Amino acid sequence: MRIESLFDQQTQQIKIAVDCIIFGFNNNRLECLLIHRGAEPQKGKWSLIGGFIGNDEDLDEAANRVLFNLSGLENVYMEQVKAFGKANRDPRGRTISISYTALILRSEYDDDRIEEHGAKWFPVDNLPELAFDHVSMVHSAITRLRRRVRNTPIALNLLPEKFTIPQLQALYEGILNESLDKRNFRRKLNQISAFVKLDEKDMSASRRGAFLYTFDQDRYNHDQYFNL
Amino acid sequence: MRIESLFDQQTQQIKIAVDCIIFGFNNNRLECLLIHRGAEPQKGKWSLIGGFIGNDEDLDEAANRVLFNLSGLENVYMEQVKAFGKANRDPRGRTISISYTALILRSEYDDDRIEEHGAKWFPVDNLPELAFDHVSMVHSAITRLRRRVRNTPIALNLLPEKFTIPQLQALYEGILNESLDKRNFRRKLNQISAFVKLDEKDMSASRRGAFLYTFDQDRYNHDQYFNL
DNA sequence: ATCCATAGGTGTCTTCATGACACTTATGGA
DNA sequence: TCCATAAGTGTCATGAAGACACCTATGGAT
Repeated sequence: MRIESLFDQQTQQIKIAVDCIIFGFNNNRLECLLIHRGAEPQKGKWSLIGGFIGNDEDLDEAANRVLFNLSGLENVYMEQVKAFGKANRDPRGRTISISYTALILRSEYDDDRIEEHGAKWFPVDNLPELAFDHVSMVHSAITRLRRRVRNTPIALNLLPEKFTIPQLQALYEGILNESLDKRNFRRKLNQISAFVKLDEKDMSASRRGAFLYTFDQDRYNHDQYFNL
Repeated sequence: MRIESLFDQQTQQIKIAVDCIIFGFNNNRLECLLIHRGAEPQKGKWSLIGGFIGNDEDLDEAANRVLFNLSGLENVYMEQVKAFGKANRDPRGRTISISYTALILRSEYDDDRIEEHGAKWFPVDNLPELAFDHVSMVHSAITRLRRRVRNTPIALNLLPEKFTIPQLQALYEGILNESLDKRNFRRKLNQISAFVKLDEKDMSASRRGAFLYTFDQDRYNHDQYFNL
């Protein structure tokens, strides 16, 4: 008996969606973008930005399109997290959803457009009630982000091109939800060749000003060492 | 415009499947179970064990069922790896596949039943030509396994209840594809409280015999420290 | 009874990464 | 000129990890 014969195209009635866990950094806190559900089911709760997949669309494409429809942002950094497929996870009908993490730069974000869609930013440690199994989606995304942030430069997607060390440290503290020693943080950072110090200072956060840095992707490609 | 309105149940024509990357340990090598494709497309190539998902079936259930149908094994350790969803990955039609890693104990395996299904074990560093995108599936599964094996006790699913330290070390060497120093390996192992030494020896591999150990899941739950 | 072949088992040293810790410096505004 | 404030700097102690060589227990051969 061939396994394939058990199911054919007619019998399978499962919809496939993507859901995006969109992270941003603001006020020294990691935040997550959610939309308010105006319709049943779960009316009044909040949910992730998501949508169904097109028939001829790659999974990654679908995630980018869904995000673009909401935010107008393109070329956003996205990573697949995992598939959620409990049979009863969505009361409207059988749906399997693939979750994606998106990291976006708040300052490039069109906040008005967000409002139009009924979306809102929430600090990740103070989320409202979420629909369906979206809490587990957010949790697995945060866990993955925390794990990867120590060994890969992904967190830099949450900062502008030029940034200061105190900014970067605050970002890491926000993501990891713990405070870091600034001398140790700088020591590690100096061991990563891809960080290049500029001759420019950011004077917005202190009288003394802090030197700006940038992350050189080429250097990173040559020397993948990254440990913060 | 609501995103949901773009697609309804009628328009989406995507099948969803699971594919299992089944690992076993034999002859001091990590091996992977594959089936020979007797039919087009890709006739003659080898492929992973897979099947479509039932309408009322959890994703994890589907993976277990597919594995059971082939091997007769139940209660196998399985972990989701990721979803593969390129639009053109399967020439027969649009299919999204969720890959699962399964770790099984070769000695409990019914080898005759495997043969009936045209399945065969291959060392992971010497795989035959694989159908579709199954090579990437295998690679991502191996990468994940190598990462997780250092910090979690998953590899123990590949060994019997009672095992010797040399066996465990050979397993790690096989998975990681590098040789380890046995003194360093034992030192680390002794720091993990969940390993308990038995008063029994396995005499099958040497004249002197090697002490048997077992992994105490309760102890591990109390003290999650694991580092090999 | 002795010898031998073989895999099992054991400690030390060096190096390096990490965490803990306190003071000086540059600057703008009062 | 002073002050408030965030930026920036170095050392020490601890512990993990890698490199490294010899003794031991046993079964089988003689």
